Amino acid sequence: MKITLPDGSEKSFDTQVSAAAVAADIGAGLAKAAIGAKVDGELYDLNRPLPGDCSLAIITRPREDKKGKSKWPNGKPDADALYLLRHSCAHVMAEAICKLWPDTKLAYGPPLDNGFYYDISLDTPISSDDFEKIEAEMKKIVQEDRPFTRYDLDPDTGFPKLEKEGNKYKIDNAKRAFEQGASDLSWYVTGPIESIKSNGLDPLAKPPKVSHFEDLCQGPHAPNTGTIGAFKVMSIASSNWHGDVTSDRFQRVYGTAFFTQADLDEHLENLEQARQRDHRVIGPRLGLYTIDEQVGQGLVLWKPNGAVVRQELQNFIAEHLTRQGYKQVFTPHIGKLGLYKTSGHYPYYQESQYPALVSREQVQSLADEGCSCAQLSSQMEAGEIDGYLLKPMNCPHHIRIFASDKHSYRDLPIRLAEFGTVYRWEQSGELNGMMRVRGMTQDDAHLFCTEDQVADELQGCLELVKIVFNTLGMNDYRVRVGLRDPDSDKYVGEPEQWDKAESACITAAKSLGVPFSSEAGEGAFYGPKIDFVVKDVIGREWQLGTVQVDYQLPIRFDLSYTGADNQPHRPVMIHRAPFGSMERFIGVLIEHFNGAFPLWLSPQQMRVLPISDKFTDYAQEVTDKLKAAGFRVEVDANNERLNAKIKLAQEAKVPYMLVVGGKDKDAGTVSVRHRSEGDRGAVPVEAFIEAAMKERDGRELMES
RNA sequence: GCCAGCAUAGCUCAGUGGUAGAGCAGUUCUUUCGUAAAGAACAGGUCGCGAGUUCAAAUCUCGCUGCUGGCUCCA
Repeated sequence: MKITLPDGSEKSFDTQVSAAAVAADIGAGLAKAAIGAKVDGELYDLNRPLPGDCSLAIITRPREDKKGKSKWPNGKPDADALYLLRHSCAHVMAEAICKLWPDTKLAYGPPLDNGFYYDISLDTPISSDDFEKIEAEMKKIVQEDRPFTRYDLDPDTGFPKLEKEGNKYKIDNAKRAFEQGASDLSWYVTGPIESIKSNGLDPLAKPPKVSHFEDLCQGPHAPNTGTIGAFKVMSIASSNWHGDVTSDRFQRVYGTAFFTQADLDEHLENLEQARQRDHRVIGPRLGLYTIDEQVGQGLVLWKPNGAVVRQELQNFIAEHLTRQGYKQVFTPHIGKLGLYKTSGHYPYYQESQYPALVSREQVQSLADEGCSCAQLSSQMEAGEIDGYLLKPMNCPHHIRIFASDKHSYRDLPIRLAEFGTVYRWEQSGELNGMMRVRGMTQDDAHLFCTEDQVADELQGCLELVKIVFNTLGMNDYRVRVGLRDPDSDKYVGEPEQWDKAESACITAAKSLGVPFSSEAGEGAFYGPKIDFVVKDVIGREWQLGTVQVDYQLPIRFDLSYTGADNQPHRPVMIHRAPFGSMERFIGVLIEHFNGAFPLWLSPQQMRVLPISDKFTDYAQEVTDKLKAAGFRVEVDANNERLNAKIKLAQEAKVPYMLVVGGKDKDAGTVSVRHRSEGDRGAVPVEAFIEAAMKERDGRELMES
């Protein structure tokens, strides 16, 4: 067989060899460090025979630096090496759990970007108190440094073995593997293959009792349990078979693994730091928002400081909307049920809406008729009762504004914008600080245009996103273009329209100059869309904005404009909320800036700190001048030492601290301290104001 | 909604069945201070809510509410 190595060189072998043999042939050092292989782009066990002529890259364990941290060849962790390690650790954890709770049924245990999990089913639920016990068992297995040994069985032998073991999840996994083109079933034994061979390799034989663990698994794995340098059982959650809530429920046990203890420690330290950066920690601490049990779950109360950030951001966005020819509208928070029946949102999304508000007269007449709660509920379900809905989206209201006038093709596009507040009944377990709420204000707009205008309008939407993201220094976002699934018939509209709209979306996405993915089947049923996705501090992805092309609602509401031919034509709608909601966007922003907003967004932009109360008069004089220049500024006249005032201002992330004492009073200066640069020395008041105004009005980013 | 965990002063937390604790914040007084916490005194709690067990419950049991992690969902 002919093996091509990553550097392009080739090696030939007379017999079928494994990656281990190739590594040994290259050098003893490599052989020692090798833990797996990548064969034609596919991960392989180190000792698994190579399939034939192929390209081969040896995956090695990292070296260690002086502090015991992994030292990776190209500076960043090798995802493949960690994959092998974590996948293997999932098996070790599964073995430990099976030993502690013999009735455990294993379902599925894959590696993740930052660890692994195993879905298990057992009678006695595991709790976090059990983690230590599990880790102790895992430690033993790792210390025994047992090999991971793969063996394959053909389906005729493999399926009876699985049937005998009686784990329906593994049988299901095996079936799926075959559907995906597997030719054999593979098991991984955490131990020498002799533990099987001693039974004459009879897969139906009872497995030996000593240190034997095997798991149906496609692999691959690290060569030995000892490869796992450090691990930790992290958390436990509930999950369902194939993510189907109506199907069997599992306990999902999360863990993580690293090559060294120092790596694990660093990871845990990073997690702790991320927690400190969480908007749910910083937000309340900085007085930005609160959520109150008496008001309701998922209902954000914007406190004065948060309101400033939001207002500034809205002003900024509104400024650009005006520039782009948007017209501002305002619409009420409720609308009649019929509106949402026309739009199709009710009753299809009934479960994610607040229940309808039914008129007093109607409730009374129903009561007079002796209507029971059950009847009321079923009439509501059937849509026989009229009422009002807290609006779950703004589009129907905007559509009715469009429909209130007759439009010529010359008027198009019409762009209606509103910071519109909508309400959605999200499941309680999904609520999350400002990121996932039940009442939110979208930076919403609806564009009504001709089909030919769609491409330009999409460009315009993305232009706005680009401006705002650049101004805020947010470069770390992902763009997802959702297209139709060619094999599905759930989509409405003509294929030609779709082709045009899809290519317009892709062209628009390209113009952003950031990575984007086109995902078939991710489009809305009424049209393709462009979504913006960012990660929070703990790595969770949140969709911010979306831009959607819609052919459906104009039909449902029978919208039209008069064309050059004097005939009615159907407009195309574009829904766009490029930042999603103010709640989520500012939640993301809090974490992005770690609470230290740029000057223009800071709730308090400056704080004047007199060094003693002898200088409060001068401090007030300075403050008045700053206020006259439009700054949000306060004097800290408390009876405290300067150091204490500075500490408080730093903690409040106030951009500028202006220290004033005798020297400043005499010279007409302020001693400027920048929250991240520290002491900048004395500056004449007017000069400081001028520079700060430039920084504020230019919406400059303070920290690079 | 589901599984596990958590809930003690405004905040961070200690308190394993026997008189509710600390630090910070707050109030008052002293101090008048030049770049990340001056000192002292005072005040502050129905231990999330409701039942139960017990001579006795912050502590044990059950239910509820809220929060955290994950699952599912996100028009």
